[in-house]
Amino acid sequence: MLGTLADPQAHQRTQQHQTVRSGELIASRQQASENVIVMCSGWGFRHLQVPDGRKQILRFLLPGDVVSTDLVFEDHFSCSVTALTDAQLTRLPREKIQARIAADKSFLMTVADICVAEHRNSEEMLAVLGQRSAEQRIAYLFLHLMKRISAHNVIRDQRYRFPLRQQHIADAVGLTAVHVNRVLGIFRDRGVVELSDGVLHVLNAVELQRVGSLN
Amino acid sequence: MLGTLADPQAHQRTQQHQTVRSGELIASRQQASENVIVMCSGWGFRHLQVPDGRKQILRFLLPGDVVSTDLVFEDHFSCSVTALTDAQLTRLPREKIQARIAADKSFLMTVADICVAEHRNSEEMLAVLGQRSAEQRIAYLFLHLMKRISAHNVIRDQRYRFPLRQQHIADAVGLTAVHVNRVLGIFRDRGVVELSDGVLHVLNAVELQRVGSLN
DNA sequence: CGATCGGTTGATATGAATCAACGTGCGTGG
DNA sequence: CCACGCACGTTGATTCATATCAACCGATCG
Repeated sequence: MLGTLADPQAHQRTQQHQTVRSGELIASRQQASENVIVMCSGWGFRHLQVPDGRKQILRFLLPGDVVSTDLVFEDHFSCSVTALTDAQLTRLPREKIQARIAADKSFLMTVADICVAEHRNSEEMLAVLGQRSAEQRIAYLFLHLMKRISAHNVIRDQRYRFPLRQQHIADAVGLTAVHVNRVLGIFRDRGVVELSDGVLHVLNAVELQRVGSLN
Repeated sequence: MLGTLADPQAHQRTQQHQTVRSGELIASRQQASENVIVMCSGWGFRHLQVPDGRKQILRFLLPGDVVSTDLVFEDHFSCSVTALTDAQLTRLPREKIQARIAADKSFLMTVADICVAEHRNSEEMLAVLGQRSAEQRIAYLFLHLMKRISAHNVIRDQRYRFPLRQQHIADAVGLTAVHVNRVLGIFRDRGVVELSDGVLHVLNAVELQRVGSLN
């Protein structure tokens, strides 16, 4: 559904591709751009730097995701974006997107749905960061990403491709990497989930849901 | 700028007003509505309930603010809304707003700007909740609201009308009311800000900025 | 082969939560 | 008019969750 923004045929037509390596900065806050960028392959994340060198990861980006939805309406990035794995990007001129929005009401609704969904995700995450414990935060993040991964990939054997390092989890849920490590240890001991080697293996989905769900 | 969504003349034309009392629930999550609601007077807040009875305040609503921007594009509330003070609301049929969006490109941009600004606020708040200490969180909230209040009102003498209870601050920044109380005491002792009687009195704006700013 | 990165573990420190008690002002009902 | 309850703020004592500091390990890579 997110991928609808990108016209797949554009790949062949105009070679608007760009490759970035794992860890590379894709865009930085305040940077201007007249293109909307879409993740073609690989993962990335949006983040905000805070003064003391720490950072908050705002959203992980999966293949098909719009790197910065703000850029549909604004001409500069509101946050920085970094590649989590090696990745490929496509650029779509904002002008063309705006023209299509003006021409096609249903396309406007597609864009609006993406923005609304992202905003809702952010607001749920606010509740998670503001009100929930370390275990609950991490479980929530897992469930959230599992849902998004499942939308693209068939999941076999309760194993999810999951390229995050413990430090990324820490930066996303507002904990230290050391504490994330301990919580992952607890999950492993309790037989809830195991994360290793870039694979998230869900052993007890019910329990994970119980801990991490907001409902 | 936010008020532009509401046509001021609509007040006289059709009596679409509604009055709510302080503490009253304006809307609850999942509730359907074919109207977009705007705060005419008084304050409110959007919030998400979490299972254990706690809640996360997502955004305070000032006069002129759209109660739920989602409702421009969707037909149900994504969060609950409660009146913080006595307040008056106006309802605008979503159909009319959508029609005006379709007809008037600049109006679409106005709506988009509101949504983008709110999303950016949420993302900044994520960084605040994830990465910053109690003092920093509260200072950030004060600065954020001071900016929004200043957009509507002339501020004299560094005093801001500020109808929040300590519990509201706690629910917004993810702390307990007791701890908020202690931090406010520290701010008072240090001569940074004083909050009492519904008035926020800024004694040392520079220091407040230093503590609360994300930059 | 050494250096670096990611993960793991232990000891200790600290910020915020929790529990509890108390004061004060206010509205309401007797 | 008084008495009571209630909401809100305040303060102290204690506990608890998470951070911090530090050391170490194994794998990978140049």
